[in-house]
Amino acid sequence: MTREKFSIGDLAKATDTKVETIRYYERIRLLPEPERTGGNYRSYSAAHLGRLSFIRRARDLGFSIEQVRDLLGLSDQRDRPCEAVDAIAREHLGEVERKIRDLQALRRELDSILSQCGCGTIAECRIIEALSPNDQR
Amino acid sequence: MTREKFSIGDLAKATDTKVETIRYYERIRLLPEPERTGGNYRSYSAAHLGRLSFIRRARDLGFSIEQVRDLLGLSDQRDRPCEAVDAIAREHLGEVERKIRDLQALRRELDSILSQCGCGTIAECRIIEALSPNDQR
DNA sequence: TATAGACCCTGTAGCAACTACAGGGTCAAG
DNA sequence: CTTGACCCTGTAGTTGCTACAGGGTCTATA
Repeated sequence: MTREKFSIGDLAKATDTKVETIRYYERIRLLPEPERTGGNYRSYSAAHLGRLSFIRRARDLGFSIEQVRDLLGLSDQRDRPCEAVDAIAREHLGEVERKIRDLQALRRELDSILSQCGCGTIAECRIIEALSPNDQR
Repeated sequence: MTREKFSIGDLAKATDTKVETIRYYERIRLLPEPERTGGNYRSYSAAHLGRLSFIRRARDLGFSIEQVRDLLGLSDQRDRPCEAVDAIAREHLGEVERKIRDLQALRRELDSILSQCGCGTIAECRIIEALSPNDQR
């Protein structure tokens, strides 16, 4: 039903993506090349819009470009089992959990360093001290 | 007491840093140029080692190169008040806390998407569905 | 009809913070 | 005297965009 055509600016607005980013996705073959108008403007179909929306959602969820590429490839093979999809999502979840743990450890360290700052001179600053190689009390 | 000289490889080992990274720090003027031996090898002092250790600890704590540059600049002015140091650390802590919150939100979303996977075919995969633009039930 | 302004095009370079070569030189041990 | 470990410079690659420069196209209005 939707045989509408969209300019690159239309797609950008609809998916909250910069025009340059859309061209970048085309260059790295994540988004297929659209047709061109007489004036050499890109002319996108509703399918392109759908694919770009998919890409942006996956990116917002933190999937890497290569993961998105895999997910897109899989989403086209509708009769295959979806274990591969599950695996990619689980792998990504694992990465996210690892990052959260790392950042929480970091926060604890920064908290403890900051809590010791008596705000005197730099010579007696516990933050600088905490970063310095040798204990120089 | 320590008038020892170190090769770039010694520094790399002592601070768990790649040799290329040390040269990179020199190129961006984070680490001062060392003297050279007759054979044009870099020859570092204990002060260099201390400075590199400082850089690596700050980097491990997630400070950006520019923040490290600022911290290094401040750590040399030992008689000035350490409020500026405190501010950099607090700013960084804020960034870390924001990242933790973002990642936790992400984890919740991924969790909920993954929990819905019945592992049938891709056509009925809830993960792909969650990424797709239009509800296609 | 001229022209202003919004949009589009290609191509290249920049960002952070390294990392990985290629193509050489130096140095100590055997 | 040769092998191998180390060092040198310089450049290009990584990820995922973003920002130009220097042009072309299209539409609306004066």
